[in-house]
Amino acid sequence: MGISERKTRERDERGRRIVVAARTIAERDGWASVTIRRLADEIEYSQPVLYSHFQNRDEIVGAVALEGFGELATILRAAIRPSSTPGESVEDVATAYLDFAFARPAMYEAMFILPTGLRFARSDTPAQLREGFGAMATVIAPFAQDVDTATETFWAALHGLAELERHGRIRPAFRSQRITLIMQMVSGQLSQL
Amino acid sequence: MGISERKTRERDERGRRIVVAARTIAERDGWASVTIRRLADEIEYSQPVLYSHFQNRDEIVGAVALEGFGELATILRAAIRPSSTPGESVEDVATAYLDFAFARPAMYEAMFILPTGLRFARSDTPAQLREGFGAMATVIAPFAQDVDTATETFWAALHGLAELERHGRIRPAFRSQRITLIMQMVSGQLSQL
DNA sequence: GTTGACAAACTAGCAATGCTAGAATAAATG
DNA sequence: CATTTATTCTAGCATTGCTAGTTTGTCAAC
Repeated sequence: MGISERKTRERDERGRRIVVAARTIAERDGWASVTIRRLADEIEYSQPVLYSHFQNRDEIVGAVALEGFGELATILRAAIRPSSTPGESVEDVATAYLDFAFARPAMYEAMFILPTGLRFARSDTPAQLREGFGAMATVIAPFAQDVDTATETFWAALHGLAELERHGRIRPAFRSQRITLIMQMVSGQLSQL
Repeated sequence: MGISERKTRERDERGRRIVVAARTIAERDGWASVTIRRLADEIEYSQPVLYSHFQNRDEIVGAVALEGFGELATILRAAIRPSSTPGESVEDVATAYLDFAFARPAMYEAMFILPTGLRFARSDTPAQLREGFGAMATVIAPFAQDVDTATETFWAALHGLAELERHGRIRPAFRSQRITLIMQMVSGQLSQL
């Protein structure tokens, strides 16, 4: 009987619509506007229905964030061109990372700022959460002995650049200079800026 | 007549008590527990009184954050010992910065994550907001052509390390190795880790 | 077909939040 | 003492996340 299959399919579809609505509203009006009531309105069901899909609001943010990690990983991988030198690749990945952060501030917020209930560095950690790290590790590897630690540090630098600029604490006009600095630092040359 | 002086003095004192209470509660129970009602309870006045001191809750967070910037600046300056080499100074400041972030997570959150209404890079920017940057610039200067940009990048790296570790996305056990990496990067040597 | 069990969805409401209008009180002024 | 002005409070609004309890729909057993 395909009835129960249809039902779970429809149910999954409804879950998807919740996540899509959350993302859409967040990107247009900010996460503060993503309320359970508004999401319920959007999917045309009552509020308690949302709690049969997600334990709480944070889990909805987490579902959006998970999408974001997948997309970021794809973008970072696409930024690595085989024809580039190792140094250029570092710069390209760094630029792609920051472009992502500034083009999708709400998504970046979900991924790195808001509580999401996502579990990192665990056995049940979803693949999306590891892939972005993997892409960064790929371009860092040629310059590092301890690739994991070096990638963590590279990632931290990018995250810090994104956050400080997003909060208006460093000068937007000097973004590319800062990326150059990071690239030169990673590739072990003295800053010539 | 010293009466009005006494009144403004008492009023300022009450304002101070609000900020102290906010900080105390935040450090003990987190910022979510810092509610207007709880603060009103703490200072033994009704809620509307708080709004004669601060426009809204964010401004209270901002007042605590401002204290934090002052203290961070002091700590960073104290970390610079005249007897150290330039490279050691970079490492010492980096370590002091991260120690601050992890020892006072609520304070760090107020300074860098929560909305505060604080204005950076403006003519009316309070001195506290500039001093921490100044301390970092001091130790970066020997290694940089463009000191401001290099300091921004250094700061971003530290901020990213603090945030990613605070959120459990990088391994706490490798903190000192990451600091070493940053120090070596700033001082322009190849990573030997 | 009717009935009864089960699942799905809804209505209504709780407790908490930031914030504010308007009343009450205290203090200063004539 | 009367009046105006400044303080402070009471009470309440609108919004939030979340949930208890009820209604509605579905489907199998008789």
